Amino acid sequence: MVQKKSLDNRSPGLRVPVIPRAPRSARKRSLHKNTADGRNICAIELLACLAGKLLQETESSASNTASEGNDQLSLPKNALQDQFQGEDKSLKSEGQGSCEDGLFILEQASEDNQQKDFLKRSPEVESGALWDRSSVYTNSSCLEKENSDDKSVIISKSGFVVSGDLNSDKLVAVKEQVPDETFLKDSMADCAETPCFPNAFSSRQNIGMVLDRKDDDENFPRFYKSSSTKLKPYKPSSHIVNGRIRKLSTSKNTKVAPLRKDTKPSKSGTGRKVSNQKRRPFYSRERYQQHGFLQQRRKVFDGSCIVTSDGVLSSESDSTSHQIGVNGETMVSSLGLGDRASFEAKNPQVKISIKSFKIPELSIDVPETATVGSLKRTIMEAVTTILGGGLHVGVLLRGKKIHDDNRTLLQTGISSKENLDTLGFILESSLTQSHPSSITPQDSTCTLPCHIPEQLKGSLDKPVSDSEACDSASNPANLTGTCNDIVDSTHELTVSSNTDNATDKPLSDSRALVPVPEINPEPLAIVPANQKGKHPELSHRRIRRPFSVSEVEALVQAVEQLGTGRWRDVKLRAFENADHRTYVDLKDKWKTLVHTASIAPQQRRGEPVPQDLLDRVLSAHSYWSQHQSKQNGKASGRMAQTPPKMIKANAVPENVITDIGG
DNA sequence: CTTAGGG
DNA sequence: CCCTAAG
Repeated sequence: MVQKKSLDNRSPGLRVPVIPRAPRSARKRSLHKNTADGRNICAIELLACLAGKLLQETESSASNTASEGNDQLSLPKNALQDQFQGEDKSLKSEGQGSCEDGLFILEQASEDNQQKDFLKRSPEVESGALWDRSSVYTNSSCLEKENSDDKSVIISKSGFVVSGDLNSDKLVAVKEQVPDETFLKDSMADCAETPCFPNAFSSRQNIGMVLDRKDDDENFPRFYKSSSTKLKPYKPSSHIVNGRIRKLSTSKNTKVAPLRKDTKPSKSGTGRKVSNQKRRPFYSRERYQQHGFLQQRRKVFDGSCIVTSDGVLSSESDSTSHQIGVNGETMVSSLGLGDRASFEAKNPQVKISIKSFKIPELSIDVPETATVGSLKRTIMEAVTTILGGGLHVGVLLRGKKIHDDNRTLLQTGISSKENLDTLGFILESSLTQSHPSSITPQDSTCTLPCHIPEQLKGSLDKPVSDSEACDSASNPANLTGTCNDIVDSTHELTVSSNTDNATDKPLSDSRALVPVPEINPEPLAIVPANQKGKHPELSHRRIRRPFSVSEVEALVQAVEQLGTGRWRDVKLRAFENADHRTYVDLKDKWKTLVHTASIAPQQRRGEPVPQDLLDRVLSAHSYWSQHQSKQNGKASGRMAQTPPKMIKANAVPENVITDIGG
C-alpha cells in the first residue's frame, strides 16, 4: 500500500515526538512488564529510586519555599537551605565552577545515625519492611576538564552512590528546575513498574512513587505549561480498559501509569498500552517527619522491597533461611541463620540483604552552557542507560567470581556459613566494561560492591513495615506467609524461554540482554551514554529479540491451525504470556519466516530455524493463502486439522513457494 | 483494537 | 521492529 509519510500535515492526536521518551515508553510499558525479566531489574529499581529522588528534588526546588514540613527535599531544611541557594546560584551563573564543591545531592534523606538507629530497631527490615533513605550523589566528582576546550564538566570519579553518608556541609544542591518534569515522571513510572527479583523475590510491585502530590503545588503548573504543547496533542486517554488486549496486559504486571491523569499520553496501536493502575501512595511519611526530616519515599513491592540506600534488598523472610549480609566495603558477608535451617527444609532459603548498591562510575561531559536541568537529564539518561541494561550482577565468593550461573547456591557453596562470610556481590557495567581484563573485580572500576547493613539484627521497637503487603511485619510469623503469598503469580515464561535464552551475550553488545538467567529479560533499550552521539532516536525502539526456535515452533503451530489472518488469536493462543510479542510481531515474524523458508539456506541468517519448521511454514502459508482464514473465520477449527499438516506431511512444496512469491 | 503491508 | 492506513 502506498503510505504517506508526510508528517507535515498531521492531525491532532499524534505522538509527541518532542518528548523524548514518553510515547514509546508508554507503549513499552504495557508490553514489557514481562515477569520474567526481573533479574536485571534490580538495577531498574535503583533507577526508579533515583528517578524518584530526582523528581523529588525537582519538586522541592519548584516549591522550595512553599513546602514547609512537607515532604520534599529530605535535606535538613534550614541548615542547608542557604547553602543551597548560594551554591545553586553559583552553579547556575558560574557554570561548572562550583562543581568542585563536591556533590550533587539529588536528595538526602535522614541523618545517618538516625538511619542506623532505625536499622537497629528494625529486625523487620529483612522481612520486607523498609525505608529508603536514598541519596544519590556524586562525591568529589565534579572536575573541570581542563584539557577540554569546551570545559566540559565531568561528573564521575566516584560516580553515583546510592546510599552512604553525606557530609552535609559539602552538599551542593542542584535546584534548577527541570523543564522536563514529565520526563522524569515518566521515567519513574517506567522504572517503577519493573519487577525486581522475579523469582526469589516477589516481583509484582506496587511502587508508590508519589508524584501526584505536586498537584497542590502552584509551581508545578509551570512545568506542565511549558511542555503543554507537547502534551496537548494527546487525547486524553480513556481509562477504559479495552477488551482483550487489556486483559492480557493486566494479567501481567500492571503498569503504572503516568501520574497526571490529565496529561497522560496514550498511544494506541501496537498493543502496548498503559493501564491506569493507581499507585499506592506511600503512607507513613509522618513518621519521618516527626524525626525532623522530610518524608522519604520508599518503594515497596509485594513481599520484597528494595531500599535504595542503606537499605535492604530482601526477599521474603524465612525463619529457616540463611541470611547473607554483604558488607559493601569489604564485600564480605555475614551470615545470620536460623539454627534449624539444616533441619527445617530441604531447600533452605538463602536470604540476601543488600544494604546498598553503587552505581558504576559515570562519566558525563556536558558543555558549560548546558543548563542544570539538562545536566540532570543527562545524568538521568546515563544512569538509566547503565541501570537499564548495561549492568549485571557479579557474585564473588572468596574473592573469586562465580561465572557459572547454572550452579545452585548449594553447589557453589553460597549456602554454607563459612562461605557466606566471603560472599560478595558487585554490579558491573557492561557498558563501561570494555576492558577485557576485568578479572579482578576488586580492581575493576566497574565493579561495585553492595552493602548490607550489619545492623539488621537489631531489635525493633518501631515497626516500620510499610507496604500494605507486608503490613503484618509486626508479626514475623506471618510476615513470611504474607509476603510469599503476594509473590507475583504472574510470572510466566515465554513459550520459548528455555531454548534460546540468550545465554550471556558479550558485554560489548550494547543491546545485550542483561545476562540474566533463564528468561529473556526486558531491559530498557540501552543507549550508550555518548554525549556525542546523542541519538535523537535514543528515544525508543524496542530491543530486538530474535525469536527462538521454540517460539517459531509455537508460532507455526498456531498459524497452522488458525491461519494467517488472525494474529490476535495466534498471539493469544501461543504467546499470551509473552508480553513482548505482540500480534504485530508475530505477524512480522511469520512474514520473515515465509521469506526465510523461501530462500536458500545459505542466505539465511541468525539462529537457524529447523528446516522442518520452515517447511511447515511454507505449507501453512500456501494453504492459508488459498483458504482465506480470515474470511472463513469459523471454519478455522475444522480446516485447521486437515490442511497444513497434510501438506506438510508430503512435501516441501517448492511450487507453492514460487507461487507465493514471498 | 486489529489487520495488512511497506519501510 | 516501526509506522500507517484502513476496517
